[in-house]
Amino acid sequence: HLVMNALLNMYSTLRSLEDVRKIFINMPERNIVAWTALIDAFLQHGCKADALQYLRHMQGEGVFPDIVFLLTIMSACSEAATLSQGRQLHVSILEMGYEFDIFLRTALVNMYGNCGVAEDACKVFAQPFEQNVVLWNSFISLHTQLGLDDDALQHSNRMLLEGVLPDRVTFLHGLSACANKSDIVEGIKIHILALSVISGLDVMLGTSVVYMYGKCGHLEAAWQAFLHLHDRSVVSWNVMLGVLTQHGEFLKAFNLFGAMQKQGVLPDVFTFVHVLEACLGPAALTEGEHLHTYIVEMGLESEVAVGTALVNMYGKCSGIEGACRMFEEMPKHNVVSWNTIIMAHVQRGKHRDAFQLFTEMHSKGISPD
RNA sequence: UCCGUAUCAUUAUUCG
Repeated sequence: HLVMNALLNMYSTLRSLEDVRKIFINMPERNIVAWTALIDAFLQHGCKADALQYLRHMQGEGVFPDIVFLLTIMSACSEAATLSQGRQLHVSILEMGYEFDIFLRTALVNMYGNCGVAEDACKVFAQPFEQNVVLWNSFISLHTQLGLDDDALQHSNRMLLEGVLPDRVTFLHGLSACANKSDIVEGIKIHILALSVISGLDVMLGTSVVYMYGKCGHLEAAWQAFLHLHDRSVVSWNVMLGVLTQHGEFLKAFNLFGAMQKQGVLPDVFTFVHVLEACLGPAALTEGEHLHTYIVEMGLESEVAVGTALVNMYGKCSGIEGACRMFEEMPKHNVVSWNTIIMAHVQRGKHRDAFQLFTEMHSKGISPD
């Protein structure tokens, strides 16, 4: 069993889901660890529906869950449609007497938060059991996700008052709350506190600092923070690019894009969206077309956000025909890409075409927002 | 009783 389970786990990170399933099916006896590994493999690949299917399968075979299994499957319940499953898991937890387990309580807070029932998440959090920084972090992020940035900051302060030491994740949430509400005063406080608590900010934290200063409108501070980063991930570059374009520094954005490539950092979806945003008008058409080829070479042209940014770019640089051609080339659409092409027509006074596109969107089963 | 466990930074559309 041990060997088979270990094998299963290895394959789940290295090989395809098909291989994992084959190994699982060929196992002579499947214990709870094997089931956990199988479901975890599907979750790693983002197949939450399949994971929940296997949960039913397992229940059908009379295998009983344990703590680790419950933790694993709980992350499959992350949207409103899965709330009832999540509640059932909560019942199982209570039945098995696991309600004091802090890992499970953290998972429950996340599950209820992601399913859109913050009230229930708060109830779990408020239980007078053991608390630690991870549980607090989950509770805090529940609020930032809902845009309740003031509450998030208040709760972090309450956590400090209760003597729980913040960690890097606490600071990540704090900085992002400050970024969202453009609170530079609180942001600087958190930046300084992080520097004193954590020896050497890691890439994520450093990047969050850049983001916070940028969102608060402090371009120079963001730039300095970016320059002082010891390591830069692709996200770090993307954040700085976004800050520059948001401040209208399009030339600097292009230069940074060049510097990024010189460093050998591979651009991703976010990178292209930002750089395309820097293509302001007809003068940037050549640059935009160049980016388009690059995007195709990297196989990113099927990403909706990239396609939408391209539609926008062609609209600004070459006119409505180019935008329409790009829109039609896109394999997938969502409400934002439709909005983009509709507004491109409205802004040029082509109201009839805009309305026709609107009804076309409706006929494709996409509801307006 | 050995294998599996919780929180984690950046995107696109609007004289909105």
